[in-house]
Order: sequence, then C-alpha cells, then structure tokens
Amino acid sequence: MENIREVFQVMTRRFGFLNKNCCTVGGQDISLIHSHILYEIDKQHNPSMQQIAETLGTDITTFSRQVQSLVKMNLVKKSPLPEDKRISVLSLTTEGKFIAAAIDEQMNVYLKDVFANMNEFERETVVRSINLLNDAMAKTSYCCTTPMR
Amino acid sequence: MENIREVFQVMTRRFGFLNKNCCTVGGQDISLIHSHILYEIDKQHNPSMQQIAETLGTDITTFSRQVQSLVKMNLVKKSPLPEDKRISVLSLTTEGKFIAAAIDEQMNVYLKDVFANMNEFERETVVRSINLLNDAMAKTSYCCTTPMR
DNA sequence: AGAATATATTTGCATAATGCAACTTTTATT
DNA sequence: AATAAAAGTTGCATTATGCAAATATATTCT
Repeated sequence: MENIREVFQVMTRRFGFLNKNCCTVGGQDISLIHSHILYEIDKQHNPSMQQIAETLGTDITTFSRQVQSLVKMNLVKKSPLPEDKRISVLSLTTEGKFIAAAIDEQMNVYLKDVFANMNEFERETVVRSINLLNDAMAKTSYCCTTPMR
Repeated sequence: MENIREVFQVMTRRFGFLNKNCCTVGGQDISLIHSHILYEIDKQHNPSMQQIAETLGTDITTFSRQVQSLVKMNLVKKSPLPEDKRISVLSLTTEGKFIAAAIDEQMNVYLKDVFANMNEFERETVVRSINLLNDAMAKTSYCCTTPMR
C-alpha cells in the first residue's frame, strides 16, 4: 500500500507543475483559480455564485472577490436574478468564452502530448481508470459538499 | 477529446478538496505545502534545500521560508554540509517523522476508503494506469525541471 | 595570494489568495 | 409589521508566492 501512496504523490506533484504553469492566453496571465471558475461557469447553465463556489469547494467570501476580479477583467458577467435579487447569476463574456476556450485548447494539447506516449489501449485504460477513480472518490466522505456525481 | 478534459478537471477538483482538507495531526494544522516538504525530506536521503525545492518545483526563496517555518515548528532540522557550508542538508526531527508518518497514515486510510469502492481488478488497473500516466507526464515538456523519473 | 566569478541561501518588497466575523440587502416566515 | 433566514460583500489578518538584491562560501583566474 505504501507504493500506492507514492504513486499518487508523484501524480499530485506533476499536476502541481501543470497547475503552476497555467495559464497564459494572449499575453494575459490567468491564475489557476480563475481558470477553474471560467471552466465551471462555462459548464453550468446560468449558475449562481453559490452553485459555483460549492462546486469548487471555495469559501463564498473568497469566491466573491475572485468573481469581482473576473468582472473587472471583463471575463465574467454578473446579473441579479429578477425573481430574487439576492441571487447573482454568472455568465461568461465574449472574451471570457474566448479565454476559456483557449485554456481548454491548451489543456487538450497537453493531454494529447501526454497520451502520445501511450498506445490506444493504454489511453483507453487510463481514461477509464480516471473515471473509476473519480466515481470512487465521489463516494468517500471527503468529497464535495454538493452531490456532483 | 472534450470528455477527457472534463474527466481530468473533475479529478483535479476532487484532489483539490482533498488537498484543502489536509492535514491535521494531533490538533496541529499542517499546510499542504508543509506536508509535501515533509514527505520529500522523508523520501530523499540527506537532501539539500535545492534538491527538494526542485523536486517540488518551488522557488528557492519561497522554499527557504517554508523550511524556516518547519524548523521553527521543530519538524525539520537544517545543517550546513561540512564540505560546503553554502549547502544546507535537511532532515526530519523525531516529531517531524511522527507528523509525516501520521499524514501518511491518513492518506492511506483515505486511499483504502477510495479503493473500497472498487474490486481487486479495478484497483490494480487504476494503480497501473496512474503509473502509466505519471511516466507519460514525465515525458512531456511541461514536466519537472529535475529528471525525476 | 588576491581578485573576480559563480553558487547556495536569505532578506526586502510587493502581490495574490484565503477564510472568519460582521455587515448589508433582499426574501421568506410569523 | 416584525423577525428570521438567505445571498453576497466588506474588514481584517494570515499565509504563500516570486523577483531583485544581498550575504556567505567556494571556485577559477591572473
């Protein structure tokens, strides 16, 4: 079991490298947390502040400040929900969509690079395994406060 | 290829949750970066500041401050190399070893929990896949400055 | 042998991210 | 109408980060 810990430790470290060198688009540096936010807003349809914060496991006060930064950078738009003005709905601006797409492309290029070192069978096995891992992690008590299965 | 990106994004997020809720030992909070440092010092035999900093991909100035914190917490010992006093060699104190072992145990308990949701074949496949992934990531140009294969 | 250069680490400085408590605004409940 | 709850913001303090400059030590050159 000790070797399994090391395997995960190495993976964590390598993802740490990847996270550190993320993300630059058109000379503009996007921090990791900003990248994650753009991704989730892109993924969810008209999400609220709370929904995204929960998905990311981020404190709402920290999240609020990050969103303010992104609004200031003109990457995110924030609008009150007509039915309940306490709730703010988030969406990406045109530039935000562009940035999100560019980061997506960078990640895909990287993943292609990683998978270029594997044959087709290995690639399918790895992807299936990560899916398995994700599902198994979702079932643990450590996981995400929001049922995101 | 888009789904693969999402699979990795979910995994990154879940590890983010895990990283956030790491690590508390005997009522003492150990930050993630501290936990990583203790782990690497434990792993490498009489490593220098530079060696660990490179392994973790951390700026040496940031690393220097973290090590100072750990020395102050009496978890790490720092000694000049007799042959070259510019070089500091790091080692864990008795308490540092205890903390590192406790975190190791927590991680192993967590991994057991995760793997409890898989059968033996699935577990072996996942571990083999992570190994594959680690090796493939090591081969990309994004990876670690130190040849850590 | 002394000067110049290189190396390992530390310090000064400024920035970014974080999370708790308290606050404001809005909606729901009594 | 008053009270409670919910969504998000602000004040405050802490932690981590990385660049430039500095210090101490080792190596190389003259």
